[in-house]
Amino acid sequence: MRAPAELTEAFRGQGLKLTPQRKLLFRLLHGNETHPTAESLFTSASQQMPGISLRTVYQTLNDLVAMGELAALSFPGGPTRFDANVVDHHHAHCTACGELRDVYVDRLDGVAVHGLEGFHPLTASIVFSGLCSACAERSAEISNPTPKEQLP
Amino acid sequence: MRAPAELTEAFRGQGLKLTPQRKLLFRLLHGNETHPTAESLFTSASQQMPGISLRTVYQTLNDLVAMGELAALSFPGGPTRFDANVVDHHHAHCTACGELRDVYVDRLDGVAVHGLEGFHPLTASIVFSGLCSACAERSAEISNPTPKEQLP
DNA sequence: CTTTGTGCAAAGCCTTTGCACTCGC
DNA sequence: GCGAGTGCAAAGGCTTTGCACAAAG
Repeated sequence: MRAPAELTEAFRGQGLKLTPQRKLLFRLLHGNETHPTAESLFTSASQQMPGISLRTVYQTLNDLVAMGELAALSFPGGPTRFDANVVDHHHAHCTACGELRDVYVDRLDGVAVHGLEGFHPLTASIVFSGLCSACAERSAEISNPTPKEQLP
Repeated sequence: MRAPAELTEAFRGQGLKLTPQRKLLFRLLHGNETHPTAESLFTSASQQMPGISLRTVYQTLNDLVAMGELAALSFPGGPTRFDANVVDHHHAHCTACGELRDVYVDRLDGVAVHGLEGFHPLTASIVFSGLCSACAERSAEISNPTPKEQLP
């Protein structure tokens, strides 16, 4: 996502209006790597601007997605996550706590696929699913409890 | 997903019961490559077994997902798609009509990533987003109409 | 006979929408 | 002033859940 000042231009160019609510959301999203949900952005925004409505948050997010400034990511059983980083990158999703982090591909030498015949791909995205370090530790503890927790 | 007969065993092993409704769903899913939704499976099932309830469909699908016999895929703004193919493969998703097809990686060498430090990946999945052949043709027609459709 | 599955309907979560008022342009 | 944006609340898809009865093991 571009900086708030540039987005102002882009919005005006589309005939969209620039309101304090939208400017606030631009600021909350710019450089945000937490992959927030609409709800969590609403909570943050409400602290700085009590009275802002969830509708405004959804509408602004959808406008940004339509303009290609923001990416929407979806996982089974959870709300849509928004990603202000639209440069080429991928994700690692913790299936236990939902944490979502960015993964970058530095080098990719040779990939051969089949099944794409006739399809016109625009983007390719890789999602690693597994456990983040915190959740992996917690699950190791459950399967291998420390000695004093073990049964005799 | 394994064949209906094997699933019967697997279900019994987990203390789950084998009902005609579940057997029907096993048959509808086995070898199904259309990536159906819960709703579309409910529709198919209803034709062969009028009175089957949507609840039963959801419960059976969730049981299969929990047993690793079925995969759940999710895309922004649409219902969960189920995939009876759990061998290692990937997907191409048409953003216009929602078609989802399987893609297989035949060869992959020399991939280097960063951002995965400390993460414990279990699976990696690639999703190609773009237009299927039908939607690509339709969109080409709109931007480059055939001569007789052009304005003078 | 106990435990799980089923059908129905109601509730839940996430997201969108209708209406009237406000405000950027 | 016009049209888009906003707040509120209500409705909309998709999915889950409480209840009572039926059926599998």
